[in-house]
Amino acid sequence: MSDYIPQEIESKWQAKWEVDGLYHADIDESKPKHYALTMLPYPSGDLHIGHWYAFIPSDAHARFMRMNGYNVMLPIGFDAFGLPAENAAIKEGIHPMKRTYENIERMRSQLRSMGAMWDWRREAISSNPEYYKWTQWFFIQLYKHGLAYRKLSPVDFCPHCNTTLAREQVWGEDRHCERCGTPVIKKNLSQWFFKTTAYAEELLNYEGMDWPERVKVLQTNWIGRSEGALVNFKTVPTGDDKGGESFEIFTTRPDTLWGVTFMVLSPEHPLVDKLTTTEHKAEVEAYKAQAARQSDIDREAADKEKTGVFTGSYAINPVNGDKTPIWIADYVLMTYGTGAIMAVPAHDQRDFEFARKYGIEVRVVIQPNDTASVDGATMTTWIPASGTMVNSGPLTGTSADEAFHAAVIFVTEKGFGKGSINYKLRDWLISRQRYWGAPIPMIYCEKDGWNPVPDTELPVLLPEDVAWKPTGESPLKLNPTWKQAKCPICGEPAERETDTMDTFMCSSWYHLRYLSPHYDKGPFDPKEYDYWMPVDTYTGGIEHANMHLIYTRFFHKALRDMGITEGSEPMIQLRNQGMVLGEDNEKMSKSRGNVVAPDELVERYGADAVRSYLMFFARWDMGAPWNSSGIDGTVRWLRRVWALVIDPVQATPGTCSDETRRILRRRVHQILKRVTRDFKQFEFNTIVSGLMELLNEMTKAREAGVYGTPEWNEAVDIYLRMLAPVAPHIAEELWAQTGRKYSIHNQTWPAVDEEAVKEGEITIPVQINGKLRDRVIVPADASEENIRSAALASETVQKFLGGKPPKKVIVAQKKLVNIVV
RNA sequence: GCCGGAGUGGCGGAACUGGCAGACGCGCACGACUCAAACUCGUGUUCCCUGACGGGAUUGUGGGUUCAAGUCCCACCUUCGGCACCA
Repeated sequence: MSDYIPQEIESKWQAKWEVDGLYHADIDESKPKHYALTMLPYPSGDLHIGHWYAFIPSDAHARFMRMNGYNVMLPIGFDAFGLPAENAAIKEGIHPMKRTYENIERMRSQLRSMGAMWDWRREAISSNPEYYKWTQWFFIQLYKHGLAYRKLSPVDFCPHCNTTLAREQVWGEDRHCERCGTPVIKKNLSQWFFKTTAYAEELLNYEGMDWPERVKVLQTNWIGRSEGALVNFKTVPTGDDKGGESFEIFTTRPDTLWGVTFMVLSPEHPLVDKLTTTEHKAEVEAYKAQAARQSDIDREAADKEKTGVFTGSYAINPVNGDKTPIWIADYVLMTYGTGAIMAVPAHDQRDFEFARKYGIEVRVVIQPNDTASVDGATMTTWIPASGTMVNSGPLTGTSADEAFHAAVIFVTEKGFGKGSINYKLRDWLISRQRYWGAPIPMIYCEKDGWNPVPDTELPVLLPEDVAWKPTGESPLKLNPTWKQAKCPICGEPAERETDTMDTFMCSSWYHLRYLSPHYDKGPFDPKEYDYWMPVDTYTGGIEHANMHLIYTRFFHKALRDMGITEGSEPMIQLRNQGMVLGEDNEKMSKSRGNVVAPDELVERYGADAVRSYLMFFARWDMGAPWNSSGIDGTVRWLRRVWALVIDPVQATPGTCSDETRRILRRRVHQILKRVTRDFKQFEFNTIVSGLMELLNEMTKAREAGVYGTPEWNEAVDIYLRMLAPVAPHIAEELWAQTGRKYSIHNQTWPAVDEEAVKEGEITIPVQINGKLRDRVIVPADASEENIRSAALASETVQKFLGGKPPKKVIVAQKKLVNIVV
């Protein structure tokens, strides 16, 4: 018998699979298709263990689907534009393009060492002109359909990455850059946006999507839908003749309209100057200046004491004609709702704090049902929603729940308001002042304004001869000639947009480019689209829930409405892996020195062992800390599999009992059933433990002389098929060495023989008062009555009963007997 | 503060209709092989009491439902992620 030397068999089979094109996925109408996709990697340098952890189980699942008769496509590519590769390039003084393509080359060979079933012919690289031509084309389509627009606004800017960021890329309480952790600052810039908000409502609909509940919850929270009303307030003329203006507020509590005692505008609200009286001008100006100076971090800290100043003006509450003072305060944000609120201090914490601080009236309009009546003048805390309406005109006496709708109807009928829905979701800012991205294909002309680059001139190529180090302005701007262009309308000299696109734009449609990565008549070949789309199984990290996964859904819906794609969703099933932590239970990082290098592991143990261990050592969706001695277990297991299958020592066919053979067959089919179920459920750890368990059983059975029997041969056959998706190389080698026909990866998944699964005799645990006291063995077809008497006949039970009859005997589903005494 | 996930042996984890808690593996202990070690193989391994037979306790904590709870319900604690002056 030869030894198991993974390094030899792995490279041998990888080469053969490659030559044979074993994993090529082509349109085949005779088979059901399965488009399996994993989130594409950044070519930022080395492949790390996290990549393996994401890719390997995805590959195993795709292989399982293949063996189940599906025509499976598993593509791979690179999200090659973007900051990580660019920053690394800057650090080392190498051109980002050179650096990126070197990284890709390196990662390709690392990826190949995994032995995954990728169809490399479909490789797509987002920084290739043949790719980004269509990224630009999509931008233009969005622009033409009114879904891309340019706007001057205060935007988030990372001073370290030297670029603006989308709202989704600003994280945490301190509002830091998602990439580098630096707190962002606000800049007033003209930038390109995609109208993601146009799809806010539809994005909340997850119908027909087999996505993890937690991802849906994250997206729902992020989109942040709130139902309420818009109400128009007119201002009162003052001594300064500042009347006659009006402004709209958004409220989620129109039922409390009668409890309004003041109004608050955001300091940036456009009406502030108009409404400020001469008397209050100095104070208001000072407050505005202070608010503008403060960083968002200070300003948005929730625990900060509320501050504000009075403008001198008043608004009329349209429901009751009350004159209410208008204040400005920085707790009202210009970026949400209308930048103006009605303040109901009795029923809102922030308004309450503010009113008490500045001595403004507090008026109760909801009395809780279960406590004594509350007085606005003396109450010490605000009162949340439920109760009975008081002092509320026509709403008085109704419950707060009914009052919400009654109030909306009331303001609508009176003509000063209407029901309205607000979302926290913002439009997607896609301009980046960086070099290494797809240039935004727009041209500005003094006369004709912004116009798209004509399709015939796409792609707008990224210039190679440019100082690509970031300065806060796009490096493309600094190139003397690149930005010069002709206006597509009048033909006069004009200027190109010099910003590049957010790389999330590239990754919003890469699943479409995989369909036909070199197709040049469109972003994808419609024939391929019709066969493969939508993506059936998508795997990747949950950290993209509010970024990539929202963007790509938006993108697909926008394309659908332009007639480019079909269906509402690009990805039917989503599964997330967890994170592999370092052995010290911390996130892996070079600075902590706890990084696990997959290349070394592969070299030492072989890819199959690394694959098996990554599937085995934790629940896939949870992740866990790495344990370097744990991998020894999977190595031992594979060696034992090897020995069991091809070591003919002790081969003594025919000397074992029928019962031994029957038991072996039963165990094989029982575990096959479990493994099949676990594959469907992405529970990879129990797939491997099931295989280990069966190996133990087969080892015992072989010792009992079952070697060479039909049951043994079937066991080996099924075992190798089950092993194939997990450890494809050793499975292929053993398949070949036992004289079976190449390739195991073209075999079908074995079918469970339900008859074989059934037990002949079953062991029934017997409890007395819920405590396990004995076990009885009965035939599997024993009736409940038989089981009951068998249990009562047990000596142990008799001892416990002491001659007395039991109070109650429960026979539970032929699984257990519980005797109550 | 709000939303979501997770708490099971020394460790990773299993238990998929409420029905034998601890599968499988790591680690550890002992034994076999060896001059020796490693490898490999075998046995044992939740904790406590006991020489053993046995017995008791046990799934973050406290209550509840049930013949029966890791699993269901209520309250809480810890921890990880997300959101957060969002009107």
